[in-house]
Amino acid sequence: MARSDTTKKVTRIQREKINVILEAALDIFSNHGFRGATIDMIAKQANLSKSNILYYFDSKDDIHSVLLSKLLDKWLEPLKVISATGDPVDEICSYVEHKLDMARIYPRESRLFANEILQGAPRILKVLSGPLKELADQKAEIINSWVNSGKIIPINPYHLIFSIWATTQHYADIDVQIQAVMGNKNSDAHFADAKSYLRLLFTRLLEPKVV
Amino acid sequence: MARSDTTKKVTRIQREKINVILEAALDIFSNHGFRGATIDMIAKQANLSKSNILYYFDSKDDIHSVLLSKLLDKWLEPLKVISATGDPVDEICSYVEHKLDMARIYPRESRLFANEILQGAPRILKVLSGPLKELADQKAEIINSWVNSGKIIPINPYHLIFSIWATTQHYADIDVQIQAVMGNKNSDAHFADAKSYLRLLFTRLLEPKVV
DNA sequence: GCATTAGTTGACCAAATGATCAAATTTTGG
DNA sequence: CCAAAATTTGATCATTTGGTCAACTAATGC
Repeated sequence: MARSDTTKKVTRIQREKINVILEAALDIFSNHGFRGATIDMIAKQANLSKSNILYYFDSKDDIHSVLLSKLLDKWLEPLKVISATGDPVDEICSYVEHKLDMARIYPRESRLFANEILQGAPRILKVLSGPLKELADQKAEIINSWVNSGKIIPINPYHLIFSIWATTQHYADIDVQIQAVMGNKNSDAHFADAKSYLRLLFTRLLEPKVV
Repeated sequence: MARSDTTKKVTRIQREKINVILEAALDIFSNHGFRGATIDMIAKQANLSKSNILYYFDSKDDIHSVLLSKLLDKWLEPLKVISATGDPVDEICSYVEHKLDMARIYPRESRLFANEILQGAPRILKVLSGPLKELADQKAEIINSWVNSGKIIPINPYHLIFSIWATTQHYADIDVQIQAVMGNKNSDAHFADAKSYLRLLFTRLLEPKVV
């Protein structure tokens, strides 16, 4: 970032404008992808001049990087919450619910993430194979311990995690597809339906006994 | 398309070059998205000059459109196969398997589709809300009839279809993420694991009795 | 109130990119 | 073999776009 990168103090205007720019950029990047977005589009969305944008950020890449790094923390958080001491099915289901909520509340972040992944994750590969992998490994171990104690059926924990990511992100990423196929029912209703569907899906998958 | 659009006969060279171009374009578009792809990149991949590409196609848009329309037929096909007369769980599971195979065999097409959907499906919205919706409605009716006759548990058929799309496409779209988290196990092995995991997932979901 | 710092802007630049075109070359059919 | 048709290409163009810069304005702190 151009301003506020070192130890210099951040003014009120800097704080405000940077937020406005990031907000606008999130709109644009999430809807058009990195290459499809232009600084002019972001400027228009933010009601600022292009030059002004480039006063606060060094480059288009810079804006995108800041958005991604802010996103990653938020994105990894729900997985962290899974605890070995809780009831397995409850833990998984509340993770699913948490993830689905994020898709509903943060669709732009979700699409930003999906776009990045689709392009081969050039900018966040390190995080994926570093912190995310560690976290996934750690949670996989917990899931395995549940399997071993017979609390849930035998299952590949990584594929379980993948299927949770896939199903929950789906609702944010491809809203168009859902609207096209299911009609223009209000979006919240879709999410409510999705929530109960997914709870059923993962409960029936995991429960050792009939549900 | 520039050539071969009306009733004029298609020469051997046209047939060959058009194929070469489409093949190269699929590589480029699927990896970079529409905006991220350039005609020069396609030309280089195809070992042709940019001008030559534009001799066979009117524009970059033109190439993309042709790819998308070729893709859509292929993409809708597996869903068509679901038959009301078969065993419900078998029918669904073989649909899942078919879809997963497509993600494995046609990852480029899969990413092309995902990219288009992520951008809001500007070029294929008509197909989504037309033929795809009709097909989905038709299959939803079959699933509902299975529910009503007690052959599978009560379930929202659209969400079932979505979760199949989501889980199977996942493996093609975000190969990077999977490689990052699961390590560099050979890709076919991942797909084999995925296949048995998904069969378990949807069997346990649907079966009225314990599995 | 005034000097210094921060913020804003429009003009401008260079590179990338989609597309055109006329000239040159190759292929085809008789 | 040759004329017509098809193909190929390099030069060129207009537009878009990321980014710079110097001039100008507004805010801040003493």
